[in-house]
This record gives sequence, structure tokens and C-alpha cells, in this order.
Amino acid sequence: MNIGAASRASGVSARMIRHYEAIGLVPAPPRRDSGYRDYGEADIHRLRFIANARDLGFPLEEIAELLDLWSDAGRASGEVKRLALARADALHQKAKALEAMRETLLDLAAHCQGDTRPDCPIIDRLAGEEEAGEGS
Amino acid sequence: MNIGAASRASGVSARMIRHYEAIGLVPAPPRRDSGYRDYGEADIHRLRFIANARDLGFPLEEIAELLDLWSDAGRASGEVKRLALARADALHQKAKALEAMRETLLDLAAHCQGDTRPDCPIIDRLAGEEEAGEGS
DNA sequence: CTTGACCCTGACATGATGTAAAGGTTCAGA
DNA sequence: TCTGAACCTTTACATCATGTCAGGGTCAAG
Repeated sequence: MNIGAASRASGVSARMIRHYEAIGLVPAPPRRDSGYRDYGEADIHRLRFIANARDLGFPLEEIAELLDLWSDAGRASGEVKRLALARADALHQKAKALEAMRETLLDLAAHCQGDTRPDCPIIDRLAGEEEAGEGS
Repeated sequence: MNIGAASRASGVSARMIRHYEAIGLVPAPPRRDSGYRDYGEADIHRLRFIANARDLGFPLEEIAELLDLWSDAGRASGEVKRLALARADALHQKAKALEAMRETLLDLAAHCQGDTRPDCPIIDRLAGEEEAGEGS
């Protein structure tokens, strides 16, 4: 199977397949005489695993750990669960930070007329020396 | 004022001050005979404005727009408000996406024993071909 | 054999920031 | 005055995951 076919079968772009190979996340497949990479079913499964983990927000470094656990038939599920919960927490922290920024922006916008006048608390806030000031 | 002093006064790292100059976000300051950059108060104000906007999640491209609006005394606040609301919405979308990932991970983890046994729905899900399946 | 679709590698770009290297400047203390 | 620490200069490379482009080789169908 060509890299193009593997890409379509796995949902991972050809560019990324090559990248994952370069960083050792997937094994280098055999080459045909032409130099073309030749993938098998196992490779597709591995790529799909990576795509799924990536879609769940795992960074490649943790995906590497998950792949090890996946191929370890005697793994303890506790380790997998630990990784998942840690990732969930990291995602939550990030989301909270974004929502906090959003709240601040909405708060500022609520006090801005938004008309043709130049007065604007948003600009005033950005121009200020401090960045705290959540007090209503 | 040296770049180091400007950095301490504005909260922007020297590295970033040079970067902002390179991309045209801040004007190139005059140099002393030694070649050292020499900053004034107005430069510090501008850098602080950038730092504040950056802390609110604005990308540099939008910060450039805000800087233009800031220096335009006859600006309409409507434009500023529009940018702020658009940014708030973008942050919200991002946060929602992260939270959705988190929910999926928590859901999977809840069904994982997390003990020494190898059975693990998290791994099963990652190994699967589909990525939908929020159905409880 | 030609054409178009594919593959190869390598390089550059993103966005915002850090770090390191290699060299010049400034200032304070001995 | 000399010296060393702390600073400044530019340039380049790294991050993370991904896209895109260029220049060249390959494959399959007509």
C-alpha cells in the first residue's frame, strides 16, 4: 500500500505519516524498488490509533507512551487511565484559562458603547499598566 | 533606556521586544553609538499595551490592529468592541473543543478499572476505527 | 511514449517564545 | 588602569503539529 492509500485508510496525512516515521512514532516500512514506502494493515491500525489519540488532545510524546501500552499485552490499565486523567486535567486547565480570558473580554466589551465615539474601556484597559481588575 | 531596562519596565522579554521590532509591531528605536537600542517612555507604553493584549489571548496580528486603533484618536469604539467580541468567541470555541475532549476522556476513564488487569476501554477506543460514540 | 497522478527528499512557513553561540560594550571595583 | 561581570548585538536553532512548495523520479493508462 502506497503512502497515499495509507493516508486515506488511516486519516493521517502523508506529510504526517512521514513525520511520525522521522520521529520514531511509527516504524519505517519496507520500500519497493522504486523507493516507495509499502504499508500493511498493522501500519494502518497504528496510524489510526495515533489519529484517535491526537483527536483526543494527546501530545505526540504521550501518544508514544500509549502506543507502548497498546502493544504490551500484559499492561496494567491503571497506567492508561492515569494518562487519560492527566490529559483530561491538562485540557481542563487550558480551557479554564481560555474562558477566563473570554470573561474578561466580555466584561470589558459590556462597558464599551461600541458606537462611533472614541471612548473605549477596552483600549483603556489594554493601555493600562496593570492587568488585574476583576473587581466589579 | 537599554533593552534590558525596557524589558523589566514593560514585562516583555528582550527576545520578544526584538521580535516585535522585526515584524514591525513596534518601531525601531534609535541606537546609541555602541549600537544599543535606546527606548523612551512611549515605547514602554506600547510594549505594555502589547503585553496586556497578548495576555488576553489576542494574536499578534490582531494586536497590530488594536495598536492602530489605539493611536487613532478619532477611532470608533465599535471597531474595538467588534475585535474584542470576535476574540472572545474564538476563545470560547477553543475552550469548548478542549472541554469536549476532556469529557470524552473522563467518560472513557470512568469505564476503565484502572487496576493491574490489561482490559481497558480507553485503549480499545483508541485502537478503534471510529472516533464518534458519545452515546451513553 | 506521453500525460497526469503519484511518490521521493528537503526546505520553508506558521505563532510565540526560549536558548545558545560568538562577539562587542559598559560599569563598578581593585 | 585593568579586569570581570553583566549587559548588549546578531544569527541561528528548537519547540509542536502541520501545510506547502520545489525539483525530480515512478507508475499506470491511453
